[in-house]
Amino acid sequence: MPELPEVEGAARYLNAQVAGRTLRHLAWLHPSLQRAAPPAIDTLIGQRLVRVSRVAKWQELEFAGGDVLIVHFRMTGDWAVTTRVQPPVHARAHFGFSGGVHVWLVDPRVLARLQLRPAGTEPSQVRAGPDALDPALDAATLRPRFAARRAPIKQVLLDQSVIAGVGNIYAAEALWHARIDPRTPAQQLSTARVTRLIAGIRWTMELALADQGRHQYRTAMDRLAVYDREGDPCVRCATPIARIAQGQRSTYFCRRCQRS
DNA sequence: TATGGCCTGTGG
DNA sequence: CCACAGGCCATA
Repeated sequence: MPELPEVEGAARYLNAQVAGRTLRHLAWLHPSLQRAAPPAIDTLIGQRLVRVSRVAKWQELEFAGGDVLIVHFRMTGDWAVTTRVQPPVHARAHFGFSGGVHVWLVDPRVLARLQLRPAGTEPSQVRAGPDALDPALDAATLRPRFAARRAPIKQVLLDQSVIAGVGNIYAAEALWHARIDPRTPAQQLSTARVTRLIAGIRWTMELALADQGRHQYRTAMDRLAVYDREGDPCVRCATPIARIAQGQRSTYFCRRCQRS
């Protein structure tokens, strides 16, 4: 599920449901997480959760004692908040909070990662590029970051050190909006096209963010223009959507109205 | 740049 | 059975 909008939605959801409550119980429900999780995490028990925020595709759960639990959902992570003690399907970690509120890390593939940043520790230098939703992001910021990159723009967009938050689905969607061929070498993009690309990224992210009300969990796939739509007519020009592999990942695009 | 690994689930 | 999955890292 998680690219920037889903992670942002998850963080807001957790913040709204759980901030202000005190952590009472903590349990890993899968052996892989026991291996991957920090050993000193019991220090969090008894601490009040102050806030949940997003940094790139990470979430930071800040506790009153200054400890920060950092969570990355990877491919299939999500939060479920319940008042029942029954774990949902694929629950991999359990956080019991005051007031009988239970938070579950739900993650079928168990790829999510958690780490503890103890109080007083400096944030490790995340080599994340500018956030895709940063209002200050413009071509003057982004184009130089493309300058040395001969790789296709689609793959460069997935590099979190270039721009943070874009994933496989929204990279394709943004390029479709910007009418840019995903195979175009990143360094070839003019300032004008980078500006269009940023507009496409914003459009895509904002649309997905608007779906993040937690009535249904996930972003509505039927609102996507190209992703997973191989063979469907392009909604702009009716050309069948193509699917290619780039860097071992699927890219969907319109061969007619997306140009190099 | 490509490959494999992490893990499990789903759909053809 | 196989291919593939909204991420990312380590390795040749």
